[in-house]
Amino acid sequence: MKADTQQEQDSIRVRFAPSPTGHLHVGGARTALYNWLYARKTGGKFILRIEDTDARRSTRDSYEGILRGMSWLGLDWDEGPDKGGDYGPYVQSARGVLYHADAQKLIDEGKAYRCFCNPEELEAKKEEARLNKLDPVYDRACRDLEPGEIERRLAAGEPHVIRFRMPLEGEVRFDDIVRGRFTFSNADLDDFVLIKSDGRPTYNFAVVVDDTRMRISHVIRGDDHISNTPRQVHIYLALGYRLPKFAHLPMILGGDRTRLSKRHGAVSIDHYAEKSYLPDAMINYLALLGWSLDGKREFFERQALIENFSLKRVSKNPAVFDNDKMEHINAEHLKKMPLIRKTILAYHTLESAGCIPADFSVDLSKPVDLKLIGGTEPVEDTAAEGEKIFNEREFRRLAMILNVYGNRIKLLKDLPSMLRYLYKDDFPRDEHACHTWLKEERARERIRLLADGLEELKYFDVATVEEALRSLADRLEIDAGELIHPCRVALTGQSVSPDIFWIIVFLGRAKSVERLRAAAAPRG
RNA sequence: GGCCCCUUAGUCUAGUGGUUAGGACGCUUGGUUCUCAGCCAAGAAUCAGGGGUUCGACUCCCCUAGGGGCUACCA
Repeated sequence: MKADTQQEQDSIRVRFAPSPTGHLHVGGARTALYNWLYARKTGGKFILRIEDTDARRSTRDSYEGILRGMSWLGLDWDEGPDKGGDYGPYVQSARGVLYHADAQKLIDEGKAYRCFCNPEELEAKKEEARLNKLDPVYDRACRDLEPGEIERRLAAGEPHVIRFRMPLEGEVRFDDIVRGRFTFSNADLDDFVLIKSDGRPTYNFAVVVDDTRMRISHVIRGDDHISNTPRQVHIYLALGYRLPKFAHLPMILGGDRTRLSKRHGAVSIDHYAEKSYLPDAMINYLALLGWSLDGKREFFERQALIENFSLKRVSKNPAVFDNDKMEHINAEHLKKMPLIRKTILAYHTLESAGCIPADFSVDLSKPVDLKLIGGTEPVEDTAAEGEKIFNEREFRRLAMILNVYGNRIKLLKDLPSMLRYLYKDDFPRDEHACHTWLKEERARERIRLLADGLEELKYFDVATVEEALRSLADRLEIDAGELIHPCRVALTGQSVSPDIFWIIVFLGRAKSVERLRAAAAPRG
């Protein structure tokens, strides 16, 4: 109860035990994360176990999807179905003998019994009970069958389940790290099923057998399992097994405060991966859903999360998943990401969208030279005819572009459409913006003058370009904005962009002049 | 219906008997500026309700209400 001894520290073993009946969703990921954080923090082991006792709903796709999701989040496990370990197998469908051995033990000791009632009858009875406003619980019809009758029906091959013989009186209690002590009255518990008629264990039974055999020290799971825990405690006790420590996590809800589900839209981790959220940001946000360090600090790198996580600071209240906050955390992580790393990620994104020119291929298997990105010196005119573009130079150009774009980038996925005009001529154009800024002949005339001015510049760096544009505006006796806005539309097709002088330099002299002239061409 | 859990702004939370109830997202306003984003500054907004206990309750107890979970041969 007090501080764990060193020996106990060493034997901390936690697990994430999803059932492969769907994608890894936000709630499951959060549960996995807390288990993982606890293991990594304490130096314990994190085990992945697949609970596929529901043969009908379990699929291979789900199994793979869950592993993929975990890997994307960077939640690595020490033992699991694909890795093995000393306490396998790690898939429940392969552990049948273990469940049967313990079930038989309970039957032998009179703590469980075979029940031959068929599901239809039971359902009918329950329905009737409901109509009479009685508790729709199993009526324990088979609790005290004569041994002879059991033998006979068994021999006849009658399908049956094995049920737990719940004590009629008394109570169970257990402690929860986040909730404190629970006491449940046995009278409120029924003779629940341990082994189904298809021979597979039910969740409540399998989880006890497995957590015990896998030496799980802390059961960290969603609080939708609180009501199941007294049943499980009964099984632990009946089998003479030692109780693990429990920590029940608050649920994650949707905007309508009901349990998060597909109805609420984006609940699959895959969705966030596809949308190019950063795994570290996802983990950071998920950690905040039900846990806080001091209510002030919210940005955590992965390692900081591990160092600061504590089950004792897990909240009791359910939390509503807030996409705005998720996006904000993602933006924070993007903001703090080293430029080189961001550039590499951006490169991949642009490449798969077909934006990057074919001859741009930085060898990312080798460390990238920091000097490539350092400094703010101007990028030379890269569009010179027939000039070979060196990889490193393009890489640096991309890095500088990202640097200038700064916080405007919310998701890497937005990059291709955002930056297309820098790589291709068929970039999207905002009709309304073109109309607003390039409709008047007078405006186009100014743009032509700007093009002329740029063409004559001796140097083509940001300062020189800016100076040229501003002095032209002075000569024309107009605000610089009168030049800048139409120029922006002409070069990027949009009415918003980062610093226009940088854009001009990134595009290069030839391309800039070409686009300005095209946009300013006199109209019939 | 029964059992169990939860309740601080729209959302995530800090808070453990005495605080101007703190932070964050979002929102509003102003500043910076070539637009946008950002950044800076300011602002609106909260202890579900009712009883107790106490000199004093957001903090402790009870009730009510609301929400959630379990009540499966789902997990």
